[in-house]
Amino acid sequence: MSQLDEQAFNHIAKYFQALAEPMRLKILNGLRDGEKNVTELVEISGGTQANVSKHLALLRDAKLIKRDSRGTKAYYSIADQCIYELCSLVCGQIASQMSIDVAANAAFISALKTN
Amino acid sequence: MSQLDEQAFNHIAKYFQALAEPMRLKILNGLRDGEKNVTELVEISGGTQANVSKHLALLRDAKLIKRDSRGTKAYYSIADQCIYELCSLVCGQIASQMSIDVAANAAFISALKTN
DNA sequence: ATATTACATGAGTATATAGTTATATAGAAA
DNA sequence: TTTCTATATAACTATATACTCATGTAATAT
Repeated sequence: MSQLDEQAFNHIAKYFQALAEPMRLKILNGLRDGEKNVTELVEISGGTQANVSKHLALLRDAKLIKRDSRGTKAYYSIADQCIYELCSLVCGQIASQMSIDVAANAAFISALKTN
Repeated sequence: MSQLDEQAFNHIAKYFQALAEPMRLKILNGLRDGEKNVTELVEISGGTQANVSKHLALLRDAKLIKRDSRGTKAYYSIADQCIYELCSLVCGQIASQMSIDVAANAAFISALKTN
């Protein structure tokens, strides 16, 4: 396994790691319909301000979101639209795995799908 | 945020978590061309037998791979082909983000792409 | 029966990270 | 300037998890 491959695997793992947290998925889902400031994301996610700020910093570091500071507020938005395609794939997979009533999840899952 | 949504986010996060580890990505990459037993995966990944076994158990728990025990050997194979599609998406994204020479990674990245 | 091969797993350690609390900083308003 | 609002961050705690080492278990071979 070459050094280059090692680095590539590390990068890919770090990318998935950013998506591997329910609170961060909530935040990303909250950004689906456009930019939002931190206070709005705190309300949407139900987390504390400090915790949401930290997750936003992590997501920004992973280049999944971008920050636009206007006045005293910080507006975050999706930097990488393929996030939703990833989630859509995973949702489809999970839905087909789970033996629960898929129809019950239809609204949510279709909301997570980009196309 | 409904209880159903909470569960869904947890599921999706857990799925990504399974992919968020370089050693597991190596193992999954090693399974790209078909089933392999543990010893083979140990060689391919460069990990210890104990550690590879544990990662295999985790991947199986996440339903990404399946196990077929034949004689004294355990053959693992991909249970969820969409893994590679996920990796392909992430690879493309990372490649376009990184300011490194993409051509240098071409072989690896194309190897990770399903189509 | 004993040994060997292949794999799984428990115990223990080290590290990473999610969350909380308190505080810092920066812009806007009074 | 002082105050208020919005956000970021440091310090800390708790938990999860990656890894190693040792051992357990099961199938095969001698």
